[in-house]
Amino acid sequence: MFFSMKPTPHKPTASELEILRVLWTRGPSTVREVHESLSEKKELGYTTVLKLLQIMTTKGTVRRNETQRAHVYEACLPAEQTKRQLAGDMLQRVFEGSASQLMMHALAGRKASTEEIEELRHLLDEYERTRR
Amino acid sequence: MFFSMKPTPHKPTASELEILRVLWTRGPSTVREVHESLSEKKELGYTTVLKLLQIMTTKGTVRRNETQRAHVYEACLPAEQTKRQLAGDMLQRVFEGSASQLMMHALAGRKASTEEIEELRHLLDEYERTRR
DNA sequence: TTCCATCTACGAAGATTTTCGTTGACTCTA
DNA sequence: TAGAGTCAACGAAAATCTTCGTAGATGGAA
Repeated sequence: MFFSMKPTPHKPTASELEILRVLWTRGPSTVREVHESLSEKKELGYTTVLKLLQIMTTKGTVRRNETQRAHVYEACLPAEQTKRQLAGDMLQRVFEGSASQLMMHALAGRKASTEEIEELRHLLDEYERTRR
Repeated sequence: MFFSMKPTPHKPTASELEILRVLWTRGPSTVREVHESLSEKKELGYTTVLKLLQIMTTKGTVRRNETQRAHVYEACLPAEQTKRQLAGDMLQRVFEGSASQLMMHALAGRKASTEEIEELRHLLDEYERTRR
């Protein structure tokens, strides 16, 4: 019996993550669109973004539709999954798997609003309820 | 008026973090001690660890006591601070500052024990109480 | 004193990431 | 149909990270 080995999704680098975030919020986009979106935050050459997207394509992080002259890129994985991977990775690498440790340090030195605290409580209720 | 610009502490790389974790748990250690500790998990040359520690020294991540022939290294910052930095960094880069998002994704696809959920609740109480 | 084990320093190779210039193709328009 | 603008492809430089070999110094034992 053979199992189709699911290739571990590459952990995106810092720049790749920035691009992914654009794709997640904008949806499928051309290089130009991604570039313009990123340019609001920091200066970055057009071909830099192009190259990044090409690399991400070979890594399987994004896929592209080439039917138009300006190729349209989109993330292969849903934002949720990649975010979960990143959070889980840090959970292991830094906090030895302790979610409360992670939480504590994320909240430290930061004013979470009362609403956010409330939301976190709901989240815990929800989690506990759903879990079984 | 001059302000002493506190140099932003370097965000440790993956390997640097592994070394820091050893220093955090062992306390001040020689290269040999760090190397032996890391070797339990994965193969790694002695001089590799040495070099890493030397680099971390120039970066100001660790400092060393050279009074002994075998220099003794220790982390410059307390574990708490670096962990907070890492968690905060991810909070911004991945979750746009939303702690509940972070927690949700950290918990997803993972069985947190009932005790851990309890601990998280306490954490929130504590946080809310201390905050004002 | 001589030799062995241990230590630091240094250099450097290889891998990965980040950045961008140049080239050639395509498209629209005057 | 010629030129201006836009696009992907490619190569490559620069920066950073990871790894380790070698050389030379030092300390202790025989």
